[in-house]
Amino acid sequence: MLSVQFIRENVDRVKRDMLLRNAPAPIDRILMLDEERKAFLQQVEQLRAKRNIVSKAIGQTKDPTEREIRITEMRLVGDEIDRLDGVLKVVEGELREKLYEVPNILDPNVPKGPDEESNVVVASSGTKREFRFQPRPHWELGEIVGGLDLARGARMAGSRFYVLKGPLARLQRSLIQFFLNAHTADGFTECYLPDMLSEASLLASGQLPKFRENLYRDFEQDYYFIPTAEVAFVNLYRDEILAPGSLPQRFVAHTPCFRREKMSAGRDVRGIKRGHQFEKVEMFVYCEPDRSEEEFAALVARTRALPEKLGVPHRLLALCSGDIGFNATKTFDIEVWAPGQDEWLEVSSVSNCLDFQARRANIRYRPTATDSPRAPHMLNGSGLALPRSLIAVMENYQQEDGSIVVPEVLRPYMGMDTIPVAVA
RNA sequence: GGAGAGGUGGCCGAGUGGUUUAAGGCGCGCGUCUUGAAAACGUGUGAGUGAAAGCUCCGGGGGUUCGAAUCCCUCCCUCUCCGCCA
Repeated sequence: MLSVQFIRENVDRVKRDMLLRNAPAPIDRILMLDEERKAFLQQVEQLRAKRNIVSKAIGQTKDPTEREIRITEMRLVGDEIDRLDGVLKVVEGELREKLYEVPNILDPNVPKGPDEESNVVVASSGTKREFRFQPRPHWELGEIVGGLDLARGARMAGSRFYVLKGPLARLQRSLIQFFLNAHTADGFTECYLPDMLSEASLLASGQLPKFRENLYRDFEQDYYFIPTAEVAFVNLYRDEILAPGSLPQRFVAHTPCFRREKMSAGRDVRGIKRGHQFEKVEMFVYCEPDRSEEEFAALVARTRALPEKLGVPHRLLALCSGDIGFNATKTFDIEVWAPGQDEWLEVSSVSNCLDFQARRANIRYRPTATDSPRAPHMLNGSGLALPRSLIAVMENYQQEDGSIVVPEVLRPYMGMDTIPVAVA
Protein backbone atom coordinates (compact mmCIF):
# COMPACT_ATOMS: atom_id res chain seq x y z
CA MET A 1 0.00 0.00 0.00
CA LEU A 2 0.94 3.61 -0.27
CA SER A 3 1.75 5.53 2.88
CA VAL A 4 -0.58 8.33 3.88
CA GLN A 5 2.44 10.57 3.95
CA PHE A 6 3.26 9.77 0.32
CA ILE A 7 -0.34 10.39 -0.71
CA ARG A 8 -0.38 13.69 1.16
CA GLU A 9 2.80 14.86 -0.53
CA ASN A 10 1.85 13.64 -4.01
CA VAL A 11 -1.90 14.11 -4.18
CA ASP A 12 -2.04 15.14 -7.84
CA ARG A 13 0.23 12.38 -9.03
CA VAL A 14 -1.67 9.73 -7.08
CA LYS A 15 -5.04 10.94 -8.34
CA ARG A 16 -3.81 11.06 -11.92
CA ASP A 17 -2.43 7.52 -11.74
CA MET A 18 -5.70 6.22 -10.33
CA LEU A 19 -7.53 7.80 -13.26
CA LEU A 20 -5.09 6.23 -15.70
CA ARG A 21 -5.74 2.88 -14.09
CA ASN A 22 -9.49 3.31 -14.28
CA ALA A 23 -9.43 2.69 -10.56
CA PRO A 24 -11.26 5.34 -8.62
CA ALA A 25 -9.72 5.64 -5.17
CA PRO A 26 -11.00 7.57 -2.14
CA ILE A 27 -7.97 9.85 -1.91
CA ASP A 28 -9.71 12.88 -0.42
CA ARG A 29 -11.49 10.72 2.13
CA ILE A 30 -8.16 9.20 3.14
CA LEU A 31 -6.58 12.60 3.72
CA MET A 32 -9.57 13.69 5.75
CA LEU A 33 -9.51 10.54 7.88
CA ASP A 34 -5.82 11.02 8.50
CA GLU A 35 -6.42 14.53 9.81
CA GLU A 36 -9.12 13.21 12.11
CA ARG A 37 -6.91 10.42 13.28
CA LYS A 38 -4.15 12.80 14.23
CA ALA A 39 -6.50 15.09 16.12
CA PHE A 40 -7.99 12.29 18.22
CA LEU A 41 -4.61 10.71 18.76
CA GLN A 42 -3.25 13.92 20.19
CA GLN A 43 -6.12 14.22 22.64
CA VAL A 44 -5.86 10.63 23.78
CA GLU A 45 -2.13 10.85 24.27
CA GLN A 46 -2.37 13.98 26.38
CA LEU A 47 -4.84 12.26 28.67
CA ARG A 48 -2.72 9.16 28.87
CA ALA A 49 0.34 11.19 29.82
CA LYS A 50 -1.68 12.78 32.60
CA ARG A 51 -2.93 9.44 33.84
CA ASN A 52 0.57 7.95 33.83
CA ILE A 53 1.91 10.74 35.98
CA VAL A 54 -0.95 10.82 38.47
CA SER A 55 -1.14 7.03 38.76
CA LYS A 56 2.51 6.92 39.62
CA ALA A 57 1.91 9.54 42.28
CA ILE A 58 -0.98 7.52 43.72
CA GLY A 59 1.39 4.64 44.32
CA GLN A 60 3.50 6.87 46.52
CA THR A 61 0.71 8.68 48.34
CA LYS A 62 0.21 7.60 51.94
CA ASP A 63 -2.73 9.83 52.89
CA PRO A 64 -5.92 7.79 52.21
CA THR A 65 -8.14 10.82 51.56
CA GLU A 66 -5.68 12.24 49.07
CA ARG A 67 -5.53 8.84 47.35
CA GLU A 68 -9.27 8.58 47.14
CA ILE A 69 -9.60 12.01 45.54
CA ARG A 70 -7.03 11.24 42.88
CA ILE A 71 -8.38 7.79 42.12
CA THR A 72 -11.82 9.27 41.57
CA GLU A 73 -10.32 11.91 39.31
CA MET A 74 -8.41 9.34 37.29
CA ARG A 75 -11.48 7.17 36.94
CA LEU A 76 -13.07 9.99 34.96
CA VAL A 77 -9.93 10.48 32.89
CA GLY A 78 -9.92 6.75 32.18
CA ASP A 79 -13.51 6.88 30.96
CA GLU A 80 -12.65 9.72 28.63
CA ILE A 81 -9.64 7.82 27.29
CA ASP A 82 -11.87 4.80 26.61
CA ARG A 83 -14.34 6.97 24.77
CA LEU A 84 -11.74 8.69 22.59
CA ASP A 85 -9.98 5.39 21.98
CA GLY A 86 -13.21 3.99 20.65
CA VAL A 87 -13.61 6.83 18.22
CA LEU A 88 -9.96 6.61 17.22
CA LYS A 89 -10.33 2.92 16.48
CA VAL A 90 -13.23 3.54 14.17
CA VAL A 91 -11.33 6.26 12.30
CA GLU A 92 -8.18 4.16 12.01
CA GLY A 93 -10.20 1.18 10.87
CA GLU A 94 -11.81 3.12 8.05
CA LEU A 95 -8.49 4.70 7.09
CA ARG A 96 -6.81 1.30 6.83
CA GLU A 97 -9.74 -0.09 4.88
CA LYS A 98 -9.53 2.76 2.38
CA LEU A 99 -5.76 2.52 2.06
CA TYR A 100 -6.06 -1.18 1.26
CA GLU A 101 -8.18 -0.24 -1.74
CA VAL A 102 -5.63 2.05 -3.33
CA PRO A 103 -3.47 0.43 -6.00
CA ASN A 104 0.19 1.21 -6.61
CA ILE A 105 1.32 4.33 -8.45
CA LEU A 106 2.39 3.94 -12.07
CA ASP A 107 5.85 4.14 -13.54
CA PRO A 108 5.98 7.31 -15.69
CA ASN A 109 6.92 5.27 -18.77
CA VAL A 110 3.85 3.06 -18.66
CA PRO A 111 1.84 3.47 -21.88
CA LYS A 112 -1.52 5.12 -21.32
CA GLY A 113 -4.69 3.28 -22.24
CA PRO A 114 -7.90 1.85 -20.79
CA ASP A 115 -7.46 -1.87 -21.50
CA GLU A 116 -5.27 -4.54 -23.08
CA GLU A 117 -5.86 -3.07 -26.53
CA SER A 118 -3.39 -0.35 -25.58
CA ASN A 119 -0.56 -2.65 -24.56
CA VAL A 120 2.55 -2.04 -26.63
CA VAL A 121 4.75 -4.67 -28.25
CA VAL A 122 8.25 -3.51 -27.38
CA ALA A 123 10.32 -6.43 -28.66
CA SER A 124 10.05 -9.80 -30.28
CA SER A 125 12.35 -12.69 -30.99
CA GLY A 126 12.37 -15.84 -33.10
CA THR A 127 10.66 -16.35 -36.41
CA LYS A 128 7.38 -18.12 -36.87
CA ARG A 129 7.89 -21.50 -38.46
CA GLU A 130 6.56 -22.01 -41.99
CA PHE A 131 4.34 -25.06 -42.04
CA ARG A 132 3.89 -27.17 -45.16
CA PHE A 133 0.73 -28.50 -43.61
CA GLN A 134 -2.07 -27.08 -41.51
CA PRO A 135 -0.68 -26.97 -37.94
CA ARG A 136 -2.99 -28.57 -35.40
CA PRO A 137 -4.06 -27.07 -32.09
CA HIS A 138 -2.67 -28.79 -29.00
CA TRP A 139 -5.89 -30.58 -28.08
CA GLU A 140 -5.76 -32.44 -31.37
CA LEU A 141 -2.07 -33.18 -30.92
CA GLY A 142 -2.80 -34.38 -27.39
CA GLU A 143 -5.27 -36.84 -28.75
CA ILE A 144 -2.87 -38.03 -31.46
CA VAL A 145 0.05 -38.66 -29.09
CA GLY A 146 -2.36 -39.94 -26.47
CA GLY A 147 -1.39 -37.84 -23.47
CA LEU A 148 -4.19 -35.38 -22.97
CA ASP A 149 -7.45 -36.49 -21.40
CA LEU A 150 -9.94 -33.66 -21.19
CA ALA A 151 -13.03 -35.83 -20.76
CA ARG A 152 -11.84 -37.76 -17.72
CA GLY A 153 -10.46 -34.60 -16.13
CA ALA A 154 -13.84 -32.96 -16.49
CA ARG A 155 -15.59 -36.02 -15.10
CA MET A 156 -13.52 -36.16 -11.93
CA ALA A 157 -13.32 -32.42 -11.25
CA GLY A 158 -15.51 -30.48 -13.66
CA SER A 159 -14.96 -28.47 -16.79
CA ARG A 160 -11.54 -26.83 -17.19
CA PHE A 161 -9.73 -29.71 -15.56
CA TYR A 162 -7.70 -32.24 -17.47
CA VAL A 163 -5.33 -35.14 -17.11
CA LEU A 164 -1.87 -35.30 -18.66
CA LYS A 165 -0.53 -38.78 -19.21
CA GLY A 166 2.67 -40.44 -20.33
CA PRO A 167 4.88 -38.26 -22.53
CA LEU A 168 2.84 -35.08 -22.04
CA ALA A 169 2.92 -35.38 -18.25
CA ARG A 170 6.61 -35.93 -18.59
CA LEU A 171 6.97 -33.00 -20.97
CA GLN A 172 5.37 -30.76 -18.39
CA ARG A 173 7.72 -32.04 -15.70
CA SER A 174 10.66 -31.58 -18.06
CA LEU A 175 9.74 -27.97 -18.65
CA ILE A 176 9.48 -27.34 -14.92
CA GLN A 177 12.87 -28.95 -14.37
CA PHE A 178 14.41 -27.01 -17.21
CA PHE A 179 13.09 -23.71 -15.88
CA LEU A 180 14.11 -24.36 -12.28
CA ASN A 181 17.58 -25.47 -13.28
CA ALA A 182 18.07 -22.43 -15.49
CA HIS A 183 17.36 -20.10 -12.58
CA THR A 184 19.17 -21.97 -9.84
CA ALA A 185 22.22 -22.18 -12.09
CA ASP A 186 22.31 -18.39 -11.94
CA GLY A 187 22.05 -18.16 -8.19
CA PHE A 188 18.33 -18.08 -7.55
CA THR A 189 17.45 -19.95 -4.37
CA GLU A 190 14.91 -22.69 -4.96
CA CYS A 191 12.05 -22.84 -2.46
CA TYR A 192 9.30 -25.27 -1.59
CA LEU A 193 6.39 -23.20 -0.37
CA PRO A 194 2.98 -23.71 1.24
CA ASP A 195 0.24 -23.91 -1.39
CA MET A 196 -2.27 -22.73 1.18
CA LEU A 197 -1.86 -19.56 3.19
CA SER A 198 -3.66 -17.77 5.99
CA GLU A 199 -6.03 -14.88 5.48
CA ALA A 200 -3.47 -12.51 6.99
CA SER A 201 -0.99 -13.48 4.29
CA LEU A 202 -3.44 -12.87 1.47
CA LEU A 203 -4.21 -9.49 2.98
CA ALA A 204 -0.53 -8.60 3.18
CA SER A 205 0.07 -9.55 -0.44
CA GLY A 206 -2.86 -7.50 -1.74
CA GLN A 207 -5.18 -10.34 -2.83
CA LEU A 208 -7.56 -9.49 -0.03
CA PRO A 209 -9.86 -7.79 0.54
CA LYS A 210 -10.34 -6.72 -3.07
CA PHE A 211 -9.97 -9.97 -4.98
CA ARG A 212 -11.66 -12.45 -2.68
CA GLU A 213 -13.88 -13.77 -5.44
CA ASN A 214 -10.81 -14.99 -7.37
CA LEU A 215 -9.56 -17.21 -4.57
CA TYR A 216 -10.28 -20.76 -3.53
CA ARG A 217 -10.72 -21.31 0.13
CA ASP A 218 -11.06 -24.06 2.66
CA PHE A 219 -14.45 -23.35 4.07
CA GLU A 220 -13.84 -24.68 7.57
CA GLN A 221 -10.47 -23.21 8.27
CA ASP A 222 -8.52 -20.09 7.57
CA TYR A 223 -6.75 -21.41 4.45
CA TYR A 224 -6.62 -19.87 1.02
CA PHE A 225 -5.09 -21.65 -1.99
CA ILE A 226 -2.38 -19.54 -3.58
CA PRO A 227 -3.21 -17.99 -6.96
CA THR A 228 0.54 -17.60 -7.54
CA ALA A 229 3.75 -18.27 -5.62
CA GLU A 230 4.23 -14.52 -5.48
CA VAL A 231 1.78 -14.45 -2.58
CA ALA A 232 3.95 -16.80 -0.55
CA PHE A 233 7.15 -14.97 -1.42
CA VAL A 234 5.71 -11.62 -0.34
CA ASN A 235 4.96 -13.18 3.05
CA LEU A 236 8.33 -14.86 3.46
CA TYR A 237 9.66 -12.02 5.59
CA ARG A 238 6.42 -10.54 6.85
CA ASP A 239 6.91 -8.37 9.97
CA GLU A 240 10.68 -8.67 9.77
CA ILE A 241 13.58 -6.27 9.56
CA LEU A 242 16.30 -7.68 7.31
CA ALA A 243 19.88 -7.25 8.43
CA PRO A 244 22.40 -5.04 6.63
CA GLY A 245 23.94 -6.81 3.65
CA SER A 246 21.11 -9.30 3.22
CA LEU A 247 19.85 -7.82 -0.06
CA PRO A 248 19.37 -8.58 -2.85
CA GLN A 249 17.68 -11.95 -2.43
CA ARG A 250 16.49 -13.88 -5.43
CA PHE A 251 14.15 -16.86 -5.20
CA VAL A 252 12.48 -19.32 -7.50
CA ALA A 253 9.77 -21.87 -6.82
CA HIS A 254 7.54 -24.25 -8.69
CA THR A 255 4.02 -24.31 -7.30
CA PRO A 256 0.54 -25.04 -8.46
CA CYS A 257 -1.68 -21.98 -8.81
CA PHE A 258 -5.40 -21.91 -8.11
CA ARG A 259 -7.68 -19.30 -9.57
CA ARG A 260 -11.40 -19.04 -9.42
CA GLU A 261 -12.09 -17.33 -12.71
CA LYS A 262 -15.58 -16.69 -13.79
CA MET A 263 -14.90 -17.48 -17.39
CA SER A 264 -17.18 -16.09 -19.96
CA ALA A 265 -18.74 -18.76 -22.10
CA GLY A 266 -17.01 -19.16 -25.40
CA ARG A 267 -13.75 -17.55 -24.37
CA ASP A 268 -10.65 -19.72 -24.23
CA VAL A 269 -12.83 -22.77 -23.83
CA ARG A 270 -10.92 -25.28 -25.88
CA GLY A 271 -7.92 -27.18 -24.67
CA ILE A 272 -5.85 -26.48 -21.58
CA LYS A 273 -4.95 -22.85 -22.04
CA ARG A 274 -6.97 -21.60 -19.11
CA GLY A 275 -7.92 -23.60 -16.05
CA HIS A 276 -8.63 -23.32 -12.35
CA GLN A 277 -5.39 -25.08 -11.53
CA PHE A 278 -2.03 -24.83 -13.25
CA GLU A 279 1.68 -25.12 -12.57
CA LYS A 280 4.06 -22.21 -12.62
CA VAL A 281 7.71 -21.49 -11.98
CA GLU A 282 7.94 -18.12 -10.31
CA MET A 283 10.89 -15.83 -9.65
CA PHE A 284 10.89 -13.30 -6.85
CA VAL A 285 13.41 -10.63 -5.89
CA TYR A 286 13.90 -8.53 -2.77
CA CYS A 287 16.31 -5.64 -3.35
CA GLU A 288 17.31 -2.15 -2.31
CA PRO A 289 15.25 0.61 -3.93
CA ASP A 290 18.04 2.01 -6.08
CA ARG A 291 18.59 -1.42 -7.65
CA SER A 292 15.07 -2.37 -8.60
CA GLU A 293 15.28 -0.93 -12.11
CA GLU A 294 18.21 -3.11 -13.02
CA GLU A 295 16.69 -6.12 -11.27
CA PHE A 296 13.59 -5.58 -13.37
CA ALA A 297 15.60 -5.48 -16.59
CA ALA A 298 17.45 -8.61 -15.52
CA LEU A 299 14.20 -10.46 -14.80
CA VAL A 300 12.83 -9.52 -18.20
CA ALA A 301 16.01 -10.66 -19.95
CA ARG A 302 16.05 -13.89 -17.94
CA THR A 303 12.45 -14.62 -18.81
CA ARG A 304 12.94 -13.93 -22.51
CA ALA A 305 15.88 -16.32 -22.60
CA LEU A 306 13.57 -19.25 -21.84
CA PRO A 307 11.45 -19.28 -25.01
CA GLU A 308 14.62 -18.53 -26.92
CA LYS A 309 16.30 -21.64 -25.54
CA LEU A 310 13.16 -23.63 -26.24
CA GLY A 311 13.16 -22.38 -29.81
CA VAL A 312 9.72 -20.80 -29.58
CA PRO A 313 8.97 -17.30 -30.95
CA HIS A 314 7.99 -14.77 -28.34
CA ARG A 315 7.16 -11.12 -27.99
CA LEU A 316 7.43 -8.64 -25.18
CA LEU A 317 4.55 -6.37 -24.20
CA ALA A 318 4.57 -3.27 -22.06
CA LEU A 319 1.26 -3.35 -20.24
CA CYS A 320 -0.70 -0.12 -20.39
CA SER A 321 -2.01 1.84 -17.41
CA GLY A 322 -5.45 0.24 -17.52
CA ASP A 323 -4.12 -3.33 -17.65
CA ILE A 324 -1.47 -3.25 -14.93
CA GLY A 325 -2.18 -5.24 -11.78
CA PHE A 326 -3.03 -3.74 -8.41
CA ASN A 327 0.41 -4.18 -6.83
CA ALA A 328 2.63 -3.31 -9.78
CA THR A 329 4.03 -0.01 -10.91
CA LYS A 330 5.16 -1.49 -14.20
CA THR A 331 4.60 -4.82 -15.92
CA PHE A 332 5.96 -6.54 -19.01
CA ASP A 333 4.24 -9.64 -20.36
CA ILE A 334 5.98 -12.31 -22.40
CA GLU A 335 3.83 -14.08 -24.94
CA VAL A 336 4.78 -17.14 -26.96
CA TRP A 337 3.49 -18.07 -30.38
CA ALA A 338 1.07 -20.96 -30.67
CA PRO A 339 0.74 -21.75 -34.39
CA GLY A 340 -1.98 -24.40 -33.95
CA GLN A 341 -4.29 -21.99 -32.21
CA ASP A 342 -2.91 -19.14 -34.26
CA GLU A 343 -2.47 -16.84 -31.29
CA TRP A 344 -0.01 -15.41 -28.79
CA LEU A 345 -0.17 -16.95 -25.32
CA GLU A 346 0.83 -15.11 -22.18
CA VAL A 347 3.39 -17.20 -20.32
CA SER A 348 4.90 -14.61 -18.04
CA SER A 349 4.30 -11.33 -16.30
CA VAL A 350 7.27 -9.49 -14.90
CA SER A 351 6.43 -6.73 -12.44
CA ASN A 352 8.18 -4.19 -10.32
CA CYS A 353 6.09 -3.44 -7.25
CA LEU A 354 8.54 -1.00 -5.65
CA ASP A 355 7.94 -0.85 -1.88
CA PHE A 356 4.16 -1.24 -2.20
CA GLN A 357 4.06 -4.85 -1.02
CA ALA A 358 6.82 -4.39 1.53
CA ARG A 359 4.86 -1.70 3.29
CA ARG A 360 1.72 -3.76 3.30
CA ALA A 361 3.53 -6.84 4.58
CA ASN A 362 5.55 -4.73 7.04
CA ILE A 363 8.92 -5.85 5.68
CA ARG A 364 11.92 -3.60 6.16
CA TYR A 365 15.66 -3.77 5.84
CA ARG A 366 18.52 -1.88 7.38
CA PRO A 367 20.98 -0.50 4.79
CA THR A 368 23.77 -0.34 7.38
CA ALA A 369 23.95 -1.13 11.06
CA THR A 370 23.39 2.49 12.03
CA ASP A 371 20.56 3.28 9.59
CA SER A 372 16.91 3.15 10.48
CA PRO A 373 14.81 0.55 8.65
CA ARG A 374 13.45 1.17 5.14
CA ALA A 375 11.06 -0.72 2.89
CA PRO A 376 12.80 -2.90 0.29
CA HIS A 377 11.58 -3.20 -3.28
CA MET A 378 9.99 -6.39 -4.51
CA LEU A 379 9.74 -7.79 -8.01
CA ASN A 380 8.20 -10.89 -9.42
CA GLY A 381 8.16 -12.68 -12.73
CA SER A 382 6.94 -15.99 -14.04
CA GLY A 383 9.57 -18.08 -15.63
CA LEU A 384 7.45 -19.62 -17.04
CA ALA A 385 3.80 -20.57 -16.61
CA LEU A 386 3.06 -24.14 -17.45
CA PRO A 387 0.24 -25.32 -19.54
CA ARG A 388 0.89 -22.52 -22.01
CA SER A 389 4.59 -23.15 -22.46
CA LEU A 390 3.64 -26.79 -22.89
CA ILE A 391 1.12 -25.79 -25.57
CA ALA A 392 3.76 -23.69 -27.34
CA VAL A 393 6.23 -26.57 -27.45
CA MET A 394 3.59 -28.99 -28.72
CA GLU A 395 2.29 -26.71 -31.44
CA ASN A 396 5.65 -25.36 -32.62
CA TYR A 397 7.36 -28.75 -32.72
CA GLN A 398 4.55 -30.76 -34.27
CA GLN A 399 5.08 -32.80 -37.40
CA GLU A 400 2.65 -33.60 -40.14
CA ASP A 401 1.59 -36.93 -38.62
CA GLY A 402 0.93 -35.31 -35.25
CA SER A 403 4.09 -36.51 -33.53
CA ILE A 404 6.06 -33.91 -31.58
CA VAL A 405 9.80 -33.32 -31.79
CA VAL A 406 11.34 -32.71 -28.35
CA PRO A 407 13.29 -29.42 -28.20
CA GLU A 408 17.02 -29.94 -27.78
CA VAL A 409 17.17 -28.48 -24.25
CA LEU A 410 14.43 -30.78 -22.98
CA ARG A 411 15.86 -34.06 -24.31
CA PRO A 412 17.98 -34.77 -21.21
CA TYR A 413 14.80 -34.58 -19.15
CA MET A 414 12.56 -36.38 -21.62
CA GLY A 415 14.87 -39.22 -22.53
CA MET A 416 13.51 -39.18 -26.07
CA ASP A 417 13.83 -37.16 -29.28
CA THR A 418 10.25 -37.38 -30.41
CA ILE A 419 6.89 -37.95 -28.82
CA PRO A 420 5.43 -40.51 -31.20
CA VAL A 421 1.92 -40.95 -32.48
CA ALA A 422 0.04 -43.23 -30.11
CA VAL A 423 -0.79 -46.69 -31.28
CA ALA A 424 -4.58 -46.98 -31.49
C1' G B 1 -7.75 -34.74 18.19
C1' G B 2 -6.33 -35.47 23.97
C1' A B 3 -3.01 -34.08 28.27
C1' G B 4 0.82 -30.96 30.04
C1' A B 5 4.61 -26.89 29.70
C1' G B 6 5.75 -22.45 27.55
C1' G B 7 5.81 -17.47 24.30
C1' U B 8 9.67 -10.98 27.51
C1' G B 9 14.59 -6.77 22.95
C1' G B 10 19.08 -9.65 17.39
C1' C B 11 19.89 -14.02 21.06
C1' C B 12 19.82 -15.96 26.28
C1' G B 13 17.30 -14.57 30.50
C1' A B 14 15.24 -11.81 35.29
C1' G B 15 10.66 -9.87 36.40
C1' U B 16 3.82 -12.71 40.08
C1' G B 17 -0.19 -5.03 40.64
C1' G B 18 3.06 0.98 41.79
C1' U B 19 11.27 4.23 41.42
C1' U B 20 10.69 -1.36 35.45
C1' U B 21 12.33 5.01 32.33
C1' A B 22 12.08 -3.90 30.98
C1' A B 23 17.73 -6.09 35.52
C1' G B 24 21.89 -8.95 33.89
C1' G B 25 24.58 -11.48 30.12
C1' C B 26 25.82 -12.53 24.94
C1' G B 27 26.05 -10.32 20.29
C1' C B 28 26.56 -5.79 17.60
C1' G B 29 28.11 -0.28 16.80
C1' C B 30 31.57 3.58 18.14
C1' G B 31 35.99 5.03 20.81
C1' U B 32 40.84 4.21 23.53
C1' C B 33 45.07 1.06 23.35
C1' U B 34 47.77 -1.70 19.01
C1' U B 35 51.98 -1.94 13.00
C1' G B 36 47.18 -4.64 12.32
C1' A B 37 43.94 -7.86 14.78
C1' A B 38 42.46 -10.17 19.26
C1' A B 39 42.01 -9.18 24.34
C1' A B 40 41.03 -5.38 27.80
C1' C B 41 38.71 -0.87 29.05
C1' G B 42 35.13 2.98 28.04
C1' U B 43 30.62 4.09 25.69
C1' G B 44 26.38 3.23 23.00
C1' U B 45 22.82 -0.22 21.30
C1' G B 46 14.56 -2.14 19.66
C1' A B 47 10.30 -0.47 16.66
C1' G B 48 6.25 2.91 15.47
C1' U B 49 4.36 7.94 15.69
C1' G B 50 5.24 13.09 16.47
C1' A B 51 8.32 19.54 15.36
C1' A B 52 9.01 18.28 20.35
C1' A B 53 7.32 16.89 25.00
C1' G B 54 5.12 12.64 24.93
C1' C B 55 2.38 8.27 23.63
C1' U B 56 2.10 3.03 22.04
C1' C B 57 4.31 -1.88 21.66
C1' C B 58 6.57 -7.92 26.63
C1' G B 59 2.67 -13.77 20.82
C1' G B 60 -2.72 -11.55 18.85
C1' G B 61 -7.43 -9.74 20.64
C1' G B 62 -10.64 -8.56 24.76
C1' G B 63 -11.45 -7.71 30.14
C1' U B 64 -10.45 -6.24 35.57
C1' U B 65 -7.87 -1.76 37.88
C1' C B 66 -6.55 4.95 39.46
C1' G B 67 -2.36 1.95 37.49
C1' A B 68 -1.04 -4.60 34.00
C1' A B 69 4.89 -7.81 31.27
C1' U B 70 2.50 -9.28 36.04
C1' C B 71 -4.54 -10.96 37.41
C1' C B 72 -8.91 -12.99 34.20
C1' C B 73 -11.09 -14.66 29.30
C1' U B 74 -10.13 -16.07 24.35
C1' C B 75 -7.38 -17.15 20.00
C1' C B 76 -2.61 -18.26 17.67
C1' C B 77 2.12 -20.45 17.83
C1' U B 78 6.25 -23.55 19.91
C1' C B 79 7.88 -27.78 22.87
C1' U B 80 6.96 -32.79 25.49
C1' C B 81 3.88 -37.15 25.81
C1' C B 82 -0.42 -39.85 23.70
C1' G B 83 -3.74 -40.82 19.45
C1' C B 84 -4.09 -40.74 14.06
C1' C B 85 -1.40 -40.72 9.62
C1' A B 86 1.86 -40.04 4.20
